[in-house]
Amino acid sequence: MSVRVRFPPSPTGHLHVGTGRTVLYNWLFARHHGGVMVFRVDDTDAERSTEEFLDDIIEGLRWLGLDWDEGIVTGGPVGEYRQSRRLARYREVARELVAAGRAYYDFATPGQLEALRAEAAAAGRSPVYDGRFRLPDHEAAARVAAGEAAPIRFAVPRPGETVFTDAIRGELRFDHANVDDFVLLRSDGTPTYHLASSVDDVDHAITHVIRGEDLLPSTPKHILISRAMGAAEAVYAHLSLLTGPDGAKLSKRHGATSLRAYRDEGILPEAMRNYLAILGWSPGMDEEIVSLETMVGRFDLGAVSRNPAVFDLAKLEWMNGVYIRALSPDEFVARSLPFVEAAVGRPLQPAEHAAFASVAPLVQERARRLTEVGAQVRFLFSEVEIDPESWDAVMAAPESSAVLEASVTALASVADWDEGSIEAALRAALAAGGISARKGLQPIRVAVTGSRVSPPLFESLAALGRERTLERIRSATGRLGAGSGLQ
RNA sequence: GCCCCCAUCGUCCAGCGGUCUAGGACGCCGGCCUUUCACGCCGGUAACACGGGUUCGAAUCCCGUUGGGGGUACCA
Repeated sequence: MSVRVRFPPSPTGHLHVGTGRTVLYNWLFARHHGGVMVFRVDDTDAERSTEEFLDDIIEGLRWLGLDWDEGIVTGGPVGEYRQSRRLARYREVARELVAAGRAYYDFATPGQLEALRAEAAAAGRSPVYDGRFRLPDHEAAARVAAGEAAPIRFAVPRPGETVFTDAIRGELRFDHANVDDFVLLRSDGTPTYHLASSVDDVDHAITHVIRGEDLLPSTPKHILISRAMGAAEAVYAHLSLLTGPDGAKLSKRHGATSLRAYRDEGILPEAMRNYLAILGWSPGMDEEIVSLETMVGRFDLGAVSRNPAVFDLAKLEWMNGVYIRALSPDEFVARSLPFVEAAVGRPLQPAEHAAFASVAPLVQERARRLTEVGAQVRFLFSEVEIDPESWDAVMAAPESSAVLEASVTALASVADWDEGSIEAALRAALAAGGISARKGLQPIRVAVTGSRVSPPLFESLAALGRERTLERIRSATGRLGAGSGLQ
């Protein structure tokens, strides 16, 4: 039987990086085995589910370069892949289970259940509802017939236990003494997550359920439902959770958690994908920069780590830098342009585009995020904004003033305004003044780019143009001469 | 409280009874390169949580302790 996996997000928020990793693993598993990936939506929570979030999730998947074979947008044999449109089917299954004696209408009151939990807690036992208030079938049927609303609960066999082999963790066993008669269908007729999810997995003939470890304790319930439906149960694989530096489940308080945020902050999708793949799975080689093809070829659930993994931003950024440098010059320009325009605050003119392209390779070499590109080349397209710290650190040197004046003279007489000529002129001027390039070029850099950190100077001046270069140096000289430093 | 999962450098991963004086990557530290910052290159720092077993032999197997995490709803 061919492999069928699923990705069932709940559209109640932006696509989370942890969820992104889970889809990735499902996708890699499916592709590795030539299987099918099903994309369904768990939107039974009508209160919190929105179309906007669904769109964000779809966009996120596409951004990561992950596709699917059946489901949302794509369609498929099931017809409907949104749980909110399959309500009738869940009710049908719940009723069938009642008819088969595997589930029952429960008339226990909230107060009774509450008391039960309190009692169990006090006695140090598991706070599980064991169905002790279950009514004889004919009595329950009579009350339902009379129009009384009641939830349908699964009748967990007791004593008993559910044993299964997790593809990542090995054999796991759960004593039913710790599994309660959970609700399948609420008294208002809506299905719980356990019911809807399990029915979908059965109806979609899912063979492998690869999901987060947070669902591990619910697995016995899902297996119980599948078996009661007479279906061959899927293989379960529980991925450890992604955590923040403090070891707790990754959440907003650790910083950005949505994939969208990383995209907006200049992370390349291929870098994110690679990082996520390596975070908790080892392709079994020293090299960690791995192509998608290699990942698909080597992916194996048995090689997935059981340990929780700390989401390490520093490593992601390093990897992003590696991917940025691997881009062709043209690609780099195309992909960083939006970030440059965002930094400049307007679209670039055709002529400016050329200027950017000329310095782009220099920036590509040193950027770890696309957002840095904008900051680095902004001086070419906007008025200089002198960074106070840079100014104070560099302009305080006694030779600054002389260097600036000499450079104006030297640059003014450069015949051809190109990198080579500019470098020759500037070096000659500095040599005449007995000043090293190391010290002498800094004042010029600050005057022209506004910061002591910038792309290589000569190329930058060439791209800026003679007029603006001289203008900026003169302006800095004036400011220095006024003795007041920065305003 | 109860149930479950996990436990190798700061972080991620390798190790699946002997070849481990424990390997790789990120980070960090130092050096080289150098017009700044980066990149690149070279070198260094740093771990088998603890206690019992099993075994000729344990990072590797078992048990316990401790620690961390997750789950405990008519949420998903």
